[in-house]
Amino acid sequence: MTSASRMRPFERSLPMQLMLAREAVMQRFRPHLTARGLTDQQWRIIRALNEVDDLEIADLGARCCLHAASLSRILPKLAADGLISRRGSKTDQRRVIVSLTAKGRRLFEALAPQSEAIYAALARDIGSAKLEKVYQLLDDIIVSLARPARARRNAAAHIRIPVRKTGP
Amino acid sequence: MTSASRMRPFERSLPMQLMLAREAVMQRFRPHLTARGLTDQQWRIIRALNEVDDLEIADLGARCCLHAASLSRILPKLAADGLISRRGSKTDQRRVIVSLTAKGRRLFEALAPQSEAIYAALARDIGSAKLEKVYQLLDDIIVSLARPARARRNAAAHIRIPVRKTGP
DNA sequence: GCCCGATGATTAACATGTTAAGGGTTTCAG
DNA sequence: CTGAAACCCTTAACATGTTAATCATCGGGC
Repeated sequence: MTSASRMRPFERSLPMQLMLAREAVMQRFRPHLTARGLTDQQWRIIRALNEVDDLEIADLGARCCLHAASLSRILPKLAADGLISRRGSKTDQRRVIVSLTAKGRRLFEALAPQSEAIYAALARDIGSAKLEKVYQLLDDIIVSLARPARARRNAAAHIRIPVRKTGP
Repeated sequence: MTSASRMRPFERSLPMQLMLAREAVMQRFRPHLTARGLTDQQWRIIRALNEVDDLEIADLGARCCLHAASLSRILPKLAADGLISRRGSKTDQRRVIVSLTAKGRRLFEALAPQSEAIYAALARDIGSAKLEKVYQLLDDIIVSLARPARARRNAAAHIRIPVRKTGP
């Protein structure tokens, strides 16, 4: 039996641990992003767009885990910086399609090697075996909690947790 | 091995996984907090204060992982709601000491059982073995990344990540 | 005692998270 | 065809995260 069965001392709360772990990871990446004037979210958007030609807002939000409301504020800024371009869909005027500009792709190309280097150092510090275990466990948690057995009331309201969408 | 040299598929990025896992967990707790008009952070503050008689701002921030700047906005609201009380230290006029009021303790007592029940259901859905593994791995990651290999002097702190800036 | 750097907290400015409401399109039943 | 519903995105309002600047206080050296 571990301390988990006693009164949890609050510092060991799962959300807090996940937050601290994420912060510990992001502290490795953030300096290089801020040096380029990018926030975490902006970098997620750029990474997501770099993998494809273009994306609708909803798909982009699903891929980089950002609300459409947040994207509505972030994308105009990225467009003003010339990193992305926005255009309307020809078949459905409601939809907005965004894509990286040449400048945006150059920014990605400039940052990607650093990002990979940081990730490599991080994998070295953590250990690849542990790292792989973490990935599996987190995946497992996300799936386990997204579908709590047979409790499927109309909780499908807002945030959807994209579990491995259409494999590319 | 895997494709460490290529850009990772991005959906499996560690920060994103940690974020999704945390969101999946918080979605279990959040409805009960919002029903009481509390945010995640406000609940963390109440939980932290409930474990002690009182705390200085800095210590409170360390315990519930909130910046002093954030606390400076949240604490006045909680005080206005009558959940906490604030007073100055007699020995050091710079310090502010906060504590739960009776109303604040009652709110904690009202929410704690629900919180424990949700956690129990969550532990059941995840499985206690996996849950314990996650705790250990996250602890490990936090420690591993906080001290990148060759630890810089000072290791007095136990598991806290006290510093976030790299220096100007 | 006095200056001055260090410290604890607050404030401001900007960026995002979250929810609700709004506006323009599309879709579909009738 | 038409009007209501559904849909996609945007905007607004509020709360927090983050950084830098500010203010008041404390501490020590002189």
